[in-house]
Amino acid sequence: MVKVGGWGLPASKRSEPPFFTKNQIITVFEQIAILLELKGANMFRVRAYQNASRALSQMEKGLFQVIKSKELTEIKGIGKGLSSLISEIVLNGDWGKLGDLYDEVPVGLVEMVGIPGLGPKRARILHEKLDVSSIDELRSACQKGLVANLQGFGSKSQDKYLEGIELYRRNQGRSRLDVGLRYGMALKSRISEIKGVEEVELAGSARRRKETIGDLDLVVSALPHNHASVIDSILNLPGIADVKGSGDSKISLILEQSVLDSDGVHGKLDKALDESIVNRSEDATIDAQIRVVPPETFPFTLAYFTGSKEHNIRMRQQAIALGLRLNEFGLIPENLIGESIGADAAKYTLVCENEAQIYQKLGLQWITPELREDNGEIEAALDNSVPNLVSQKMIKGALHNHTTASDGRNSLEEMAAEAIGLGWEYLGIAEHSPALNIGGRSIGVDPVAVDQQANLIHDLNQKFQNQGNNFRIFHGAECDILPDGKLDYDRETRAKFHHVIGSVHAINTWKSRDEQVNTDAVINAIEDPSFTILGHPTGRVLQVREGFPIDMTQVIERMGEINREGSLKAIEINASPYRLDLDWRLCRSARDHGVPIVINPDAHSTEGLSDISYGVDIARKGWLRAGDVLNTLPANDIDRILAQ
DNA sequence: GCCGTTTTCGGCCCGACTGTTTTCAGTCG
Repeated sequence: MVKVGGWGLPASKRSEPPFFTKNQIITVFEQIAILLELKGANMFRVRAYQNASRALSQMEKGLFQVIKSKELTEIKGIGKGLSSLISEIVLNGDWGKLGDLYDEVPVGLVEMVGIPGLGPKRARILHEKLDVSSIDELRSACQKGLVANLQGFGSKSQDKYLEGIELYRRNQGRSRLDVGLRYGMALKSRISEIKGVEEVELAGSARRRKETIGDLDLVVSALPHNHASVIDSILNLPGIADVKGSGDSKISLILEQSVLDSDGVHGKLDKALDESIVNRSEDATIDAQIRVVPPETFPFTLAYFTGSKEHNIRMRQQAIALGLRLNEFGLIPENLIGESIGADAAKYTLVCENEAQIYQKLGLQWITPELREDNGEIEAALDNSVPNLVSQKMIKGALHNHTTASDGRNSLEEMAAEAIGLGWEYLGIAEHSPALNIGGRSIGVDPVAVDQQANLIHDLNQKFQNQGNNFRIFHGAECDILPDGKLDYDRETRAKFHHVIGSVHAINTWKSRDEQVNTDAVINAIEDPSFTILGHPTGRVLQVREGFPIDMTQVIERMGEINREGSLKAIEINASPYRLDLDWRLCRSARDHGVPIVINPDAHSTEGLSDISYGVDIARKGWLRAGDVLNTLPANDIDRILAQ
């Protein structure tokens, strides 16, 4: 779904190049593609803007630098035309004719294509024939029966649009990974109990563990003579708000919250997650696509609907190069396929019992779903160099967690017990520092309470040792990086901690400032000898706010420099599912610059410790191996490193 | 609009489902 907030060309805040950033151009190109579609432009031209936008977002180098060194056209997807346009935008602040497009297409049309079943072509016809330019006007036209009378439309279309407008209101767009997974696992569990179902797997962006999930994809394996009854059973599951479509092999559903109402399926409830689901409006929905296929087709369909789209395109191109055709039904030699298409052609497919065999037959190493974004994984798989990625069982502890001493909900003892239960060797406590105010009240720990907590931790560690338990607690602080780049607490207090996690919290101050001012302030904080880990580095909160302006490249480069001089400056993947920063690109950048990464749950409760799994998923998306992640090290090593 | 190259222009991933029309275009993923 398209968000129309922030629609339009941005204005530059700068008086010299670069006038616009890579991200601004990425956003505008996505919007241009939509506008061109609504204008009825050539679809391949539309795709060119989409491709260019994606190419820019996958580019690791700085855009300004690439333009200056005239390397722009070397990027696949950016040719002569778009490269000169991009240069003009960045160097002269001139968007060329793109502004006209925004003027020509009413923004209401952009919203209209968010209605299920209504795309750009028909939105355009409605605009031209009925002068409909917004969702409200469309509703009114439908209610008057005007739409049904149009050539090519009918009463079913009209009814579908009215229903779609209501569903559009209920659809809250993308869901956070944790929320989406919860719906997905609930649906998977219900489907797995249906008689005749051999196997069911979550696919799509949930399986790829994207930070947010648009809709759910599930693939179901059943013997052909059971398909009809399985589909019928799925359609009759509780928790379905609407059936958007259903055929012999494919069902499109809209799920409502009540799909989660089942007993004991999901194990222990995470309180924070429950609250975030409650925060969705009561009639919020999430879409689900389900495919039912015979067992021999299952691996192909699973791979196909796990995507991503970009990964699939590369896979099919790889198949074509080998004289094969890859689709959701099989991997079929071009010379056997003849006139047959789709499911019919599947009888000629090479047999693959699982996804790995599909990749193998394409001359590729198996690629774990988290990497399937066409970010270089195909090249690595061809080369047999897909790395052995970090996994949750490699994690031996975490360093950023809170207790009731600041704003956590559980005591130190309870948090430690939970960590031991997870099989960890250590738990790092890092309470807030006094500068952090929420609602006018400091929730940080004053220096006296720091000493008290130190004593408590010392006693607990002594107790673990006496019990012959190697588990230990590290006493750290989540110390505010103040707007001037100094760290909260005085030097003497900071010296008492095993580790100091520096975090930016006064977000409004930082958001309104210049990028370089923020960057310099964070670098200044990092250079303090007591500083060990940069906490939630980008400051973003998923679906709530973007991070503050900062050039993380400079920050990471500086951290790498300091590390080469023998210090430890690490950077955190904040695993809390409402943050999940760094993204994969920053993970790679940190790794490449010799900056260790710590996956921290930032737990505020015992349940929150399990959030580390989301951080591990992000680390995997960033191609991190065990050696890149600090908290895969055993407790003794962490102790030694922090003591340096 | 990009790409590749047979360097001047054709092809650009592919299939299910729906509704309207009666053979196909639009939408979606």
